[in-house]
Amino acid sequence: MYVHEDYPYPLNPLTKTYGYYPQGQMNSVCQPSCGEAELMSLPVHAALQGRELWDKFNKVGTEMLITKTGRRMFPSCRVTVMGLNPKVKYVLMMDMVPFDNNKYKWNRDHWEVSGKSEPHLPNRFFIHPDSPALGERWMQYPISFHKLKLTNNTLNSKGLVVLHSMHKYQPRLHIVQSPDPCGGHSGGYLRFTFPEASFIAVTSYQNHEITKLKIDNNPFAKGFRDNGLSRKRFRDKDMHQKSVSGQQQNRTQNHQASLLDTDDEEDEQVSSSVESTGALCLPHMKAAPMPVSNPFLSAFMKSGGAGLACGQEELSQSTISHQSQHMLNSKNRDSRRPDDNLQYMCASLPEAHSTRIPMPQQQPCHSPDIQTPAVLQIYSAQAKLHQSLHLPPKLSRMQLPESVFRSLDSNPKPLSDIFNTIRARVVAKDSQIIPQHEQTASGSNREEKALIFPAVQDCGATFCTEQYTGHATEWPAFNGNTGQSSTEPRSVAFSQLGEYTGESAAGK
DNA sequence: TCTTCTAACACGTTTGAAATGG
DNA sequence: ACCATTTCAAACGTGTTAGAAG
Repeated sequence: MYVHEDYPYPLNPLTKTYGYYPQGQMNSVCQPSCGEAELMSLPVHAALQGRELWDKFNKVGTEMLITKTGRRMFPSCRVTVMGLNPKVKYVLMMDMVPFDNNKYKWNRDHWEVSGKSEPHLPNRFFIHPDSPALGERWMQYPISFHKLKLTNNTLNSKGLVVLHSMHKYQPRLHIVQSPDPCGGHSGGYLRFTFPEASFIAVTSYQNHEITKLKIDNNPFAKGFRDNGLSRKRFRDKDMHQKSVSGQQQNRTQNHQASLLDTDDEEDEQVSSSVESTGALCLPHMKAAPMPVSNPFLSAFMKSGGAGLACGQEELSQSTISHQSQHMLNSKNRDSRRPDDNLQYMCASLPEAHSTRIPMPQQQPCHSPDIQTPAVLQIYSAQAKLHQSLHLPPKLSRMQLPESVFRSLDSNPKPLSDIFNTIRARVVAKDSQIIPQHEQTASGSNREEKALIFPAVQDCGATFCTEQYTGHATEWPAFNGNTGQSSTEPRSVAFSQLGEYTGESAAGK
């Protein structure tokens, strides 16, 4: 068994978001209890950004190009996470899971099922290069996975996400809490799927409407927009081969004139798919600097603990807009497009289906006082924050700390590199923090320190455990059907193995 | 014949090193 | 000498296209 079937957590009527709520805390402020894996005790929310754009694609039927060398997604996955403990480290990953068990084909103007899906490929994760990082950092800005690449090449070793063409997938976000060697937290694992971002993987676009949407919204495809140049390029090339060199000049001029007319016609037919649906939000863009340093955290606080029914007002779109604008100005290359600003500003929190992986083995807190202040701080600050939030001034890239950019410009490094990087960080950190007696108590050998991401291991994907340190005993032992103990070291490269299939995930 | 896939292509964007100016 | 800004070329990302493969 992989894990339990994904199931949606209750819809919060206030924020209209799905999120993980600790048991019995749907209507109260979260008070993490000592001894519970902290991640499991927080009302964690994940929201997909750019919902407007996703909706546009969804209406038509989103397609994502996959190539041998890897192709980025567009729209890309940008996620905001709320409800994490600001002072605890988390690893964020994303993968693609089958949307259903069907294979599709394009039939003239619509997608139709053409049979059963092929056996699922080994699962691969795109690990956010900033991982592990503090919850504070993850909540501060939208987490961009825009450099995640999709491929159909099963032999790639560059950390690309491998998909089957003509199959439907949906993104899934994994939040893995790093074990806290001092606090005695067991870590934890949450995952969120985004059905609204589902797509069919294709090797060439089938639906022309999708192509238009991509061209209209993706800045890299500007060259193909109906400006009378790009399309003419191809036609010119074609015509050039047929034209007679002696009479070329006059004929070309006439031809270009006719082409321009043609393009004009197309312009009428294919009006830009980007609409100023967020016009109402625009006035906010001129607002004053925001008094809260962490826009998402403040949004979270204002909204009543990320959607908890605490008697707070519904998280208004304008509130989101204020926060979002900060992110817009802060960086995010996509924000150069005014269209994207609108998406951002007007984005409501989309639905995300989350799954909680229970922690069968809890450990007592060594120091409860260390565990809770950061969380309580959020809720106390929430009560104090009544004034409306203001917009920050526009910031240039140069004005912002490099750390801000890193998350948004994360490079899709090979998984081995990512793991090496994480390992280096963990090793460096552990060497400073872990008391000597704990190091020996938990086992100083690699075997016992190997499982820093057991939940993912249980997904079937295997990590190169040689590259990790951690405390195996601090991780749950909800074991998969591999028959292998979760604490048993696995020495197979992460990028090469992994038996996760949708079937196994569903327990079939 | 049809569907799916691949590689080359041109164009626009991004990036980072070098050049420039204060 | 130092720092901030500008310039520019290479790298990268994009959809299109023709043709290959099954």
